[in-house]
Amino acid sequence: MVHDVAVDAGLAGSDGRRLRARGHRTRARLLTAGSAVFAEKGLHAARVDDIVRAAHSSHGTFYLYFGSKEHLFDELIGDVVGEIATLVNDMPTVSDTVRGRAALRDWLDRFADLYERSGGVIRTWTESELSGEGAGRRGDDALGGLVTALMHRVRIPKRSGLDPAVATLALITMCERFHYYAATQQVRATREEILDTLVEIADAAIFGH
Amino acid sequence: MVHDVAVDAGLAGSDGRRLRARGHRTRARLLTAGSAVFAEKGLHAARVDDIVRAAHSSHGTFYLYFGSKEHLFDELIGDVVGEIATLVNDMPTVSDTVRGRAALRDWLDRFADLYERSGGVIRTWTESELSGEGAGRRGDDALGGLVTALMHRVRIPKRSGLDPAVATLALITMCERFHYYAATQQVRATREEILDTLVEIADAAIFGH
Amino acid sequence: MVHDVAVDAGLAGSDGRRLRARGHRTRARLLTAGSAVFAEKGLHAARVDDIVRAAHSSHGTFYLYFGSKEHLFDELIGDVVGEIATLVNDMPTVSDTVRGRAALRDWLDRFADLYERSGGVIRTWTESELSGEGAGRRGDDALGGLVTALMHRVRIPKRSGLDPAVATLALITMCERFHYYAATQQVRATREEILDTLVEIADAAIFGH
Amino acid sequence: MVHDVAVDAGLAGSDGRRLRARGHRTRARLLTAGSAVFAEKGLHAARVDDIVRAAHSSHGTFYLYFGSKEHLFDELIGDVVGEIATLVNDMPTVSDTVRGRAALRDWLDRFADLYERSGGVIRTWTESELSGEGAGRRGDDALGGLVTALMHRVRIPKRSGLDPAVATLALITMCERFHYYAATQQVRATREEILDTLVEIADAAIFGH
DNA sequence: TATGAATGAGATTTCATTCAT
DNA sequence: AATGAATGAAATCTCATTCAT
Repeated sequence: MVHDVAVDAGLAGSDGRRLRARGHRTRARLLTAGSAVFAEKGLHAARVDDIVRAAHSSHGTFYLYFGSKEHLFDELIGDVVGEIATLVNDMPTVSDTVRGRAALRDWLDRFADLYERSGGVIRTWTESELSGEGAGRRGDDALGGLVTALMHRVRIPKRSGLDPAVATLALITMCERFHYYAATQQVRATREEILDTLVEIADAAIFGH
Repeated sequence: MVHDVAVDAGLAGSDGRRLRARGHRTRARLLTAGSAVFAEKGLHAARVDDIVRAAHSSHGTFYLYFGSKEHLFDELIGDVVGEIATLVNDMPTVSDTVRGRAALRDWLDRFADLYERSGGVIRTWTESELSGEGAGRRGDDALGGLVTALMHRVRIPKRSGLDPAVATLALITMCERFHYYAATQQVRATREEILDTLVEIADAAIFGH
Repeated sequence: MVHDVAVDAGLAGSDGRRLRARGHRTRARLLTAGSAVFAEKGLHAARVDDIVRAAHSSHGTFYLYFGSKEHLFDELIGDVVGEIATLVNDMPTVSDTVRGRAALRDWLDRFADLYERSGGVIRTWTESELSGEGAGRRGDDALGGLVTALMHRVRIPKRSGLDPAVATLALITMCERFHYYAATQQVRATREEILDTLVEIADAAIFGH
Repeated sequence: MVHDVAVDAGLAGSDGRRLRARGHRTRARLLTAGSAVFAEKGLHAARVDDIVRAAHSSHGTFYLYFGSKEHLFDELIGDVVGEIATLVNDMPTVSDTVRGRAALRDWLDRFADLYERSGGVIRTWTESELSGEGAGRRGDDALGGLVTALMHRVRIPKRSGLDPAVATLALITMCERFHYYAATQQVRATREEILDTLVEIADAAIFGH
């Protein structure tokens, strides 16, 4: 009796049917290809044709797994949102100690990892928020959650005129955009340089060093 | 040759002049409408039809004044780039004094003005950089110029591991994104709160207060 | 001042804008072509391409006036439904006299006219009822109205087991199908022969002559 | 040569026979499913996917038994045509007696049975005649045969202007459409009511009662 | 014998741009 | 100077049929 491990993997096609091993591979190939094409061209300029060519597949097959370009994109976003949620969950309490700074640096390192892996999708997503359609909404929620979580973990000293929420957003924002410019080659900096700068600035901004 | 003022609009004269004035008004209306539509939908999702409807004009008229959708966009970008250039030119030397801080705050205020007026175009432009098409290039140049100018004017104290260019970029970036989130209503903050926070953080980051 | 009579004709394109004379002509051409193509091939087999070719137009133009093939079809149905309603309204009271028979014959003549003009659409519509989608519903209403109106106007003598509603439907049905077979050339009969037979049968069935 | 019963299903043997039996069952399931789907959606709108899903089978299996969607349909039609032929053969000579009326009623009862069983296919077939494709032709032949057979068996009294062929067609037509409206629920009537009405009308029309 | 995966031809639909008035 | 109409290239999407297991 053959034991086909792939039969019960759980993922489904666009019409909800179960997939076998080969189907899962094709589906994954399309997701990977979509990620790359979106990163390169953005949501609107990306053509289904680009994606299927990159995945060595066909139009018919694409619509076997995804109802539309936007559906595939939604799924990519969903994955990233999940990863961000995990990251937020793992955010350390940043205190004004050597250990606190080290924890912050480690966390920023993981943020950098995430950005390296999924930066393309994140940038496309940021872009797509402009048109204010479906996908964008989940983005805002994820961002809101990030800010809230950070606010609770980073103890910003009460100083005149510095609203904790606003200051936190400023820091995250700097962090995200920073990686953005690095990823799009608009600024040349090594991972080490980026982390050093971010920790230093955050440290100075928060604790006034 | 009959001088038909209604057809031969290029000639001077009181009637001809009125028509030329009408042309300018139409053109301006299209630019304004384009700015609004691009801000709302982004470069790709914006339809020529949206623009002409917003301008209470027509397709035919649109192509009377602009060679293409991108041409209109380019012109909008051009204006913004000019304004940014002026702003950079007026960047004060930021020193660690009360007067220095006040100058920085004034300058950030003008930046906020610009963003309020042209934020839509700036955001669209940022987006369009992704697809790496014509328009985006001018954007990079403007950004590069901004960074360079700032670097020469902000005296960042030499401290371990803090590359002046990188740190400056981080600050500008924070500044831009900050206004971005405010403009897209993702964070609610008054102009005063934003300025206070930015000055405070920049001050702390640069001078370690 | 030019008096452009066509400007205010009232009909609109698919996005609701007013049309000028030329637009109306194109729209009408598409409707006529659609009517012919549907009659020949049926709703599903008819291609938008067939319609625009028959109308000497283009795909783009088609979608300028109709949101989809089904929208155009709906409009055709709407017209026919209107004509049927008028016909039903004009149905004479059929009594067992020479005058009553003559009135019935006249009315059946008008029915024949309508079928000659719009038989293609009616047949396609009958077909499309199978799939039970949007358009079909209006059809049932029109049919129901026809039956009701006739029932009130044809005085079927109360005889054992002859439900007036059922008998009326049987007669209409015969009438419609009859023209159907004549129109699709499955039976060769002149207009006169058809009318004679229908009047005779109806007469016999209703009054027992 | 190895005799592998599981693969070489064409050979006889207990195992091979079981497999053959399975094949027949699958084929029958597809025919039943096809009949249901065609009845619901019509020939063009019916998807192979709908049929195989209804039959709890697969695309691959479908094409194992039928060369195309149309082939399956043809086979369904063929069965119905056979049944109609039998029915026509059994058509009694209708005379103006109690016995003649009873025979007509019995025959109409069998027609009703047939329509109940195969009405879906008959309606789809009627529809498909519109597009004038292969399958439709057989339909016309069957209809023609039906009319001819009836004409020879029903003695329509010669009265002025009533062509026997035309009158017969009118009656059959009424009969078919009648069941059609009943089957598609457009008119609510019991089997008894339908038969009573049809016999009564036919009787009146033919013999002038 | 059975199946899910894959395909591609062909259908629909969109929209920047040109045309005729 | 202005406009609505028209266009067609290019995009999205569907589905009957074939393929590989």
